[in-house]
Amino acid sequence: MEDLTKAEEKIFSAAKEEFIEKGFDGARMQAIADRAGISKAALHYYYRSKEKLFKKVVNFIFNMVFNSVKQKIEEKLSFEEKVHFIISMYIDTILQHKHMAFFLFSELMKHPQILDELIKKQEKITTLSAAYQAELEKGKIRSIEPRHLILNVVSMCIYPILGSPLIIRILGFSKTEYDAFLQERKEQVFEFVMKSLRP
Amino acid sequence: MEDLTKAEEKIFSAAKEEFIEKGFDGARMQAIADRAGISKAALHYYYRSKEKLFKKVVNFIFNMVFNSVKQKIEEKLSFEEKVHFIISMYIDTILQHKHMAFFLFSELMKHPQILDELIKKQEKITTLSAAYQAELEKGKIRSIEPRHLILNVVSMCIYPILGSPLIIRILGFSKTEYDAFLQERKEQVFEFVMKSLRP
DNA sequence: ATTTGCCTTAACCATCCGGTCAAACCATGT
DNA sequence: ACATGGTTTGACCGGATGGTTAAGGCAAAT
Repeated sequence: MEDLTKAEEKIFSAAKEEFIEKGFDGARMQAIADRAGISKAALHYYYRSKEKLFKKVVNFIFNMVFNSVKQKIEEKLSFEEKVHFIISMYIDTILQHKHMAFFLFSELMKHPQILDELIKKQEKITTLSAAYQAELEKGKIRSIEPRHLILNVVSMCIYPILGSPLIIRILGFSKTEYDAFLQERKEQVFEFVMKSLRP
Repeated sequence: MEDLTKAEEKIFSAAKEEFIEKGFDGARMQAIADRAGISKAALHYYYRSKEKLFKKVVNFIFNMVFNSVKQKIEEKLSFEEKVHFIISMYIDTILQHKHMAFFLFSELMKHPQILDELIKKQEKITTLSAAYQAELEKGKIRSIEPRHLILNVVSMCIYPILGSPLIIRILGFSKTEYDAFLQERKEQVFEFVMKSLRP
């Protein structure tokens, strides 16, 4: 992101809050202006329309979330360590940006075209599936279709966090209990995956 | 649901479509009236307000989805068969009611209070975790915290479907490819779970 | 034929919302 | 002191939106 003046900064952060809380349809330009402590006219002076402001916010949040997730996985790590690293990182990152992650998921579902503009490449899979291949040939793990493996891991990390408000109510957790439960999951999911991959 | 006149039926089904496509904020009463082929005033005559109509729709869809998911698991099935049954049923049901499931997820996230009115009980867990206990004592599977097991299974079934528009784009599937992939998952997830549960 | 009660509609209302504009504000350079 | 140009604002606009109302239509009951 280019450098922003203080006014632009305040507006942008106000817009992030409003859009994350209310979504595109629910967000109000006046509410964004109020949060930023300026007039609605000034808001339009900086960001000409709701759509443009929204797209900038989505773009920013998308990059923020995906950059934190896409940290380099060090080459020297073993396959097992890589799996463990990916799981921990996914859970920590998504937990940290919970609201943003849900906002992204929700809005991108409604307007999937936005994704097309944002997605360039995604090498994460190859980096893991290469390590998987090597491990497989050493006979240390069983054979499995890599895309299913990836989707299994990602699902077990993301869904319990994305759907937490629902899951909490359905399984009868308290919020603090569920936070602890999600921390446990870092080890639990790792164990679940590695146990499944035994030859 | 009580019996509805033909007019009410048409209106209700029009409302379902509109709300599912646009969500509460995006839905328009006029659009619902148009779909149903009546005037906006007639619409308000039957369902007094947008909120009331919305809640009835949510309630209906919630029951429809959860009732199909909550089919009885026959007692005589073995633990393995039960796991397989749950996975297949989850994937089939959610796949069948894809749009409704996403609508529910999305709207319930924004207004979790609605859930409180809808949730009475949820015995699904006990029915499976009892079978799990028995199997564990026979030494046929390893020990695992049942809530993690359940959440793992549910996540691997739900997330790949809920997030399909995103996943398709990120993993570079076509829609038909992805449909086949999701069918494969019924066996893949089952195998993944059972392999993990080996002692 | 008239009443009764359900249904439908066109017209209308108040409010809200995104966006515009002309005027004012203010710091800087001359 | 004055002009310049970026910044800020209150007032306003057009259109959309949820909701209301008064009047009428229509079919069955009287």
